[in-house]
Amino acid sequence: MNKKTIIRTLEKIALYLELQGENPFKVSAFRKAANALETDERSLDEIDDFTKIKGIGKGTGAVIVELIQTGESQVLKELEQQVPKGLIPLLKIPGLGGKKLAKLYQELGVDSAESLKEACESKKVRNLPGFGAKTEEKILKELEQFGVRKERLPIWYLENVVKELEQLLSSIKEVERFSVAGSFRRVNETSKDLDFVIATECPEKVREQLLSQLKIKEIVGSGDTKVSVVLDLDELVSVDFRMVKNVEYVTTLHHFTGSKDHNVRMRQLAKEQGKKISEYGVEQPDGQIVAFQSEEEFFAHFGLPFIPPSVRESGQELERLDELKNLVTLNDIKADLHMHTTYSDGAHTVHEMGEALIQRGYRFGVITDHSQYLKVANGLTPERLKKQWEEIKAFNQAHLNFTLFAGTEMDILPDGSLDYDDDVLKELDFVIASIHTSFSQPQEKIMERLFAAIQHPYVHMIAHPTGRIIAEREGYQPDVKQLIYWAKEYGKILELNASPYRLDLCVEHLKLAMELEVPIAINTDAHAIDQLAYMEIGIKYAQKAWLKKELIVNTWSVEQFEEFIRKNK
DNA sequence: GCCGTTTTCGGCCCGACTGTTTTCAGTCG
Repeated sequence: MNKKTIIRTLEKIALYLELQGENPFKVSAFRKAANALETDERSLDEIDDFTKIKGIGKGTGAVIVELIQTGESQVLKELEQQVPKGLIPLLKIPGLGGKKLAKLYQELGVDSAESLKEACESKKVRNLPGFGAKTEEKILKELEQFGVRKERLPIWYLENVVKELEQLLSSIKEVERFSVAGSFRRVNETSKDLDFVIATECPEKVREQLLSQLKIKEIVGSGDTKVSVVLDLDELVSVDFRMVKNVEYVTTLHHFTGSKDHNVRMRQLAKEQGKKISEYGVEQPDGQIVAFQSEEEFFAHFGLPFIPPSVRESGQELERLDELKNLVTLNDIKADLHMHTTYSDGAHTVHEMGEALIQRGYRFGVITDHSQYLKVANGLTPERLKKQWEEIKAFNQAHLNFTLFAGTEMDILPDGSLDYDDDVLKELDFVIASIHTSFSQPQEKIMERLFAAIQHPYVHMIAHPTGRIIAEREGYQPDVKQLIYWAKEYGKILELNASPYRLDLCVEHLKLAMELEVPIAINTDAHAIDQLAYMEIGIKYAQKAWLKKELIVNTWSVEQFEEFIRKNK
């Protein structure tokens, strides 16, 4: 019985209890227990008394112990007998929660999407207390979409939607300020919908503009404070716009940025101080409402430093305040170590990329075009590589306060050999090795290839170690833990590829790398100048793993970096 | 079901919205 299975079982019990219409606090107790177990960094074997973990008590602790000892839970078994499985997916239908589904099941025998549809079509639902004709129609409409619409959209897709919406909001003169909120602002890999918070004194005008200018599939709701729509783009995207007065903006933004658990923790803290947080401000013990100009001020009001959205997750972040100052910010970044030019499949020249790095205020950078094997990307032969070195040299001579290093993103070939000979590699300042082909090899073979690269004296870094594309492909599924141990053993860098398509390594693996103090490079893998801006996403993502600055290679000084690449030759 | 350095009982974050209702329950974020 592994930890994940136990966590899932506790969550399942919560679902079933919800479907029984149980006391919501009891339901959430099981969710909290699951969450507490997940947040605890220890493995199952290392925990001797589960009830010592906050959130796990006698009841949930007993379930956990029973699961470990017998592999089963009597509580869950009984629930499964009382409540049909088919009800669980129905909880996803908006408007249907545990109580209503329990009623539908008990009164009408609804136990699946099909039977729910039947009950609605025969107009039995509208006669139940608490239901009506409108609810019935809404359920029917939702059932059509059921299982069709994508549950969650990836960050790389939403990124562009957000940019467009930001442009639109900037153009509306009644909008005083605005920000995206929700899980997108927290840099989650995928989000269910987008949330925007808008400060305005004329919500009706803003609403009018939004409704007239957006490409809308459906208006879900449209009130004074909230416009809720489904946009008809390449995908169907749900977006909520919350309109508030300027004085309420900061607390509303904080509220809708979440996460839910973070908000709960903040409100508990406020309560301990005799205050009350709501979307509209912070109520003081004397009843006065305090507003804020910025989130920094808001946190300071509770004696807290600014907590970046990216780490507002479990609420645990409030126990890690000392570590906040170790989190990387854009100001700490002095370099980008992975990018492409027109030599391979990039859009801009060596010179243009170099200039763009200087524009961003960096101190150094590495040009890393593809190697010869990758023909589709116009990979460089040793001869073309040498020609590129001349350009890099010329660039450096013209820019004395900036250093461009000559690198490569060299393919690790399917047979485990490397794409350049040692006599080419030793001439390069910085060698990235990565896999772009034969993803479907067995893990053993993949690991052989990665090992060949990571133990090679001229290789400095492994790029996008798993090859995943978020919500598109899984990548080649290496044993990442093993890879991290190798990086430690051979003193190599692992990449956090900052492209929103990749974000590779993922948070979980970054945490492990940090424990072992493996250096991480946050790189954009830019194929054009504007993609150098992926650094912002990479940084926020690194924060989610609580990566310390010192371990992040591109916060190092150029001297530190030079020492590292020399050492590895 | 969980929790407690005022508490072993009575709270559990808070407010808006919706659709159902004549004052509110359920759902949602």
